[in-house]
Amino acid sequence: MEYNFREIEKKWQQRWVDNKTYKIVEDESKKKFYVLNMFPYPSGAGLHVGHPLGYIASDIYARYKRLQGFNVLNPMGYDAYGLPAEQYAIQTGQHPAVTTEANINRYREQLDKIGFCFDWDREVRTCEPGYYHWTQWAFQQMFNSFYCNACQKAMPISKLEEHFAQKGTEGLDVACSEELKFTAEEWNAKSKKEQQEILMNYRIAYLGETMVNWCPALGTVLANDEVVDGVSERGGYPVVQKKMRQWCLRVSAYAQRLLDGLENIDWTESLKETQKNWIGRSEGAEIQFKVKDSDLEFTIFTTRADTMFGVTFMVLAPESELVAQLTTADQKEEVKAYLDRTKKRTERERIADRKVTGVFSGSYAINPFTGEAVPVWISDYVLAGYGTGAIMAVPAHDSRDYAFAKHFGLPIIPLVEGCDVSEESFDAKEGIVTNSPKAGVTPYCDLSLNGLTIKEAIAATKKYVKEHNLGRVKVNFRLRDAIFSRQRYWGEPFPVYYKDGMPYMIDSAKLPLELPEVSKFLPTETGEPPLGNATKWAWDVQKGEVVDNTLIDNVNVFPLELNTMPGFAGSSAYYIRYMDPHNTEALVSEKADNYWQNVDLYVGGTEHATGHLIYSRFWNKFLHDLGVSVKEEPFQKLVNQGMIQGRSNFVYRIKDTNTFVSLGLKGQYDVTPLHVDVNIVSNDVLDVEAFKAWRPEYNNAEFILEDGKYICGWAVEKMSKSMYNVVNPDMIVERYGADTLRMYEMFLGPVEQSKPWDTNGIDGVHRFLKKLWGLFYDRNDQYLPVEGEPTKEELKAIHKLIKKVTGDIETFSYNTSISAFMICVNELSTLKCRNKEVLKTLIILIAPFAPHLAEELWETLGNTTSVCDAQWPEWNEDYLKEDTIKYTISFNGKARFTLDFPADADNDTIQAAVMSHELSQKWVEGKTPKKVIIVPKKIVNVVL
RNA sequence: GCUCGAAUGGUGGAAUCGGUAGACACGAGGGACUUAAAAUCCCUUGGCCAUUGCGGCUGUGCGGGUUCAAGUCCCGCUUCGAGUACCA
Repeated sequence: MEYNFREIEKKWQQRWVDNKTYKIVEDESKKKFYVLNMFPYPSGAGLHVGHPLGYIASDIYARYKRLQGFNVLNPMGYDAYGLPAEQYAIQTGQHPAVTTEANINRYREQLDKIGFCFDWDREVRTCEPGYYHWTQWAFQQMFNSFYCNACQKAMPISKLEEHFAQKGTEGLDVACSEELKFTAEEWNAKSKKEQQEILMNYRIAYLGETMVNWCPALGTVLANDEVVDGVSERGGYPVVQKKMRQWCLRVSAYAQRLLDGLENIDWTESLKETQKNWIGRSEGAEIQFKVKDSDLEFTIFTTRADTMFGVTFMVLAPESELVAQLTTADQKEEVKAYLDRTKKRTERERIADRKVTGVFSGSYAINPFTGEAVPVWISDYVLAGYGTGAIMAVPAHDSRDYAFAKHFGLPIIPLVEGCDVSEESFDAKEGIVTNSPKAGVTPYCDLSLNGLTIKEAIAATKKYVKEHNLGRVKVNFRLRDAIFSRQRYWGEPFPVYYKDGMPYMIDSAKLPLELPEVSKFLPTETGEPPLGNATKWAWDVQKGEVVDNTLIDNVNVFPLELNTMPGFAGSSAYYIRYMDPHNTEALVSEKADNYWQNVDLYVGGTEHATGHLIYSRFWNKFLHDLGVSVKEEPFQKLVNQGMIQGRSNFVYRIKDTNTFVSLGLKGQYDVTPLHVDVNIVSNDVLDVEAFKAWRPEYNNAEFILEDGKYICGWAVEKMSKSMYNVVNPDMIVERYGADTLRMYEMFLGPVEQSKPWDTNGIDGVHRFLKKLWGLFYDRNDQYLPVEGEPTKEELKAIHKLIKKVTGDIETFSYNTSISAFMICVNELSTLKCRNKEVLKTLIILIAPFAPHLAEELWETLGNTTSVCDAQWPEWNEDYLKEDTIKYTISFNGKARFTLDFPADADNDTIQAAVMSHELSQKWVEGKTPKKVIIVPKKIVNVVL
């Protein structure tokens, strides 16, 4: 009987559905294991061969854990909201829900063919009301919370109101947009609306007037991680800075915890590093500078407090509020002109031409350490959003200040012994400080830093600043609050209505607030977001339901929010929802959350390092503070699967002809390389007939062959339609079967590594599965396995495999595991192994990799239950013991020959045997060995 | 610019603690079976020299070093990839 993979795979996929083999329920008697893939956005193009890579890797792990007796949760769902469906809707009028549904069905069909052990009863879709109910709910919880810095935890906003009513802002240590100061009396005297406005300054989900990344082409704002090189990540349209009132999440409040949490999770160092950089903690000092001839003073942030004596000017960000205050009448015109110019420049232009620009404000600031007055400049190299939007410039030790000083002819004072600042600044934080005034020389300051290392000087200066009340020690983070509004249709609506210009949450019992129908998906004529087109989009507070806009009276019926939530809203807590996906009372029941805890193994691409993986960690920490999630970190171990790149093939057309020349001969002609569909090329050999049929213009093409073949050139490029290098998993499944696809994708190399897709080696894997089949059926359809005692060799072969595969799966070294399978099957086949026990073990071992084939053969062995419910075998070291061990004998480190010794031979015996061996004489040549090193079971090295 | 990672045959990739490279697979070459093809099986396959023998030399991006022993550790480069980018 042939290995008929088509029939076998169809049969078992159906059985798994019929028997609900992969349905998982909480079971307190079993240990849990939670495996998760980053859920896909169902795009119109369907899955290509790169998508399943991570799914296969995690599927193998999930199946393996199940065989080890764990209760394994391995769910799948769809990140269904997103821009492409909306843009498609704008172009075609097709409702995004319709296209999304169609795409999901296509994905599902493709996924089902690969034989995953997903529990589809737990599927989630972010665009379904039953799901986004809890996205909206979480948002409301954030709105009703503030972040207490002192206790490092989110707290109900009512606590803050109590505090204000009793003590005002006194003794307050909370996260906020802006430091406010007021007394209890002042608070209590404020109107409800004024109080609400103040509370907005503290809420974790807040409406803020902030500079946002506005993308005019997309008509929406974007989060920092959605902007790459000054253009939108999707579409590549220019992005400009604009001040807008938007919903924001106070992610920055969690910066320290997001950083600390990295210590306790099992992620790769590089990913942790990326997150650390993104969070960007920097310790420094805030120092106050007085303005000369004025009562004004302002604060700067610096990490180099030691360079106070090298300050030669100050710089303000153009957007800083200080600009207006510090600009003198004389300079007004010039400053205004400068501001106008900078405003017009997009982010991209600022990055592209990094010209030094700036303007003098007219004011001078007093250095609190020296009493010296230094000019205050305005320049766009200082960012308004970081620190205080103002800096002290030390051109000798900061390259940006240096460039500015050189350009405008400002003085440069070096402060490090022996540094040369004639050509460039000395930015390194190493060396000995010099040039600071001797103690007591200036009337302002008795601090001398000379002779200290920079590190010591920083510490000394900070201490001095604190003691003399010149400022304070401060930690700044680069991590910004997340902008949470999008001017789009296809996203979660905010459960928010507006009364008197202030936002209010709709009653949480009335959630979900469903996305309304609209006549068109574009912004309205007045520039409102697409939801502005909805005619039934008002909230009746009395009835607690959505009503017609015409009923808005601002007494009982109010307008609803027109923005929707961004893509990361729905993907931030989906892993929790899988634990209890049908719960209508809560995001997750306490029972389910306690059982599943958090994700033990998360598999997905690195592209989410600074987006999803930050947001969901933040979101989970917030839910943890609420008591909803027992674990603070959502993803215990994370594995990044590499990207599968495309491998394009080329044919070479001789110029102005319809003749194509093979790769090796193309040097003799003047040729144009053309992409050719990789699906009509095999091992770089072109299927000439298929090529002729591919395009009408090639019908009568002619070929110059080498050795009777047309060899194509190749290159690694992105997998895309235009390069004809997209390989679709369905085609591979059709041709070789799902088990071959699964094993081949793993055999390609380490899971974490990016690599081009290349079908060249797939035959080898397919051949292996056929050989495995051959252990059960010979060519005459004779069934081979028989009962009996396994031989010593058989036991050794199989136990070697158990040990290797068990170790490899734990470390995701699937490629070497598969090699081990190939070796083992070859050994068993050479041994003519027919022993049922041995073959049974082999089938269990291969089950995670090739589940269909394993089930089929498992059944032939007389089993009536699924191989999924078998038990993973353990190896016995006794079977692996060797009687004799081969030692490599070296002289002065050069391997010369090998000798066999009994496994229990001691070092003295070995040494004596080596020294007296006739082959040794040639290398010893009468010398006395200085030393003999014996590495157990491996090497004897004689040092002469 | 900064941070992190990588570099091994014609190709994808092995090599756990430093232990004497190239597992496994593809491709290529040769052979068996076959009228023939497909399928299957066997042999060879890093380079150079010798192949009338045993074998010898060399070899993990480059240059140094540590060690009895280095693909692996240390120092200095080169190239490629990823992240980030005026973060004071």
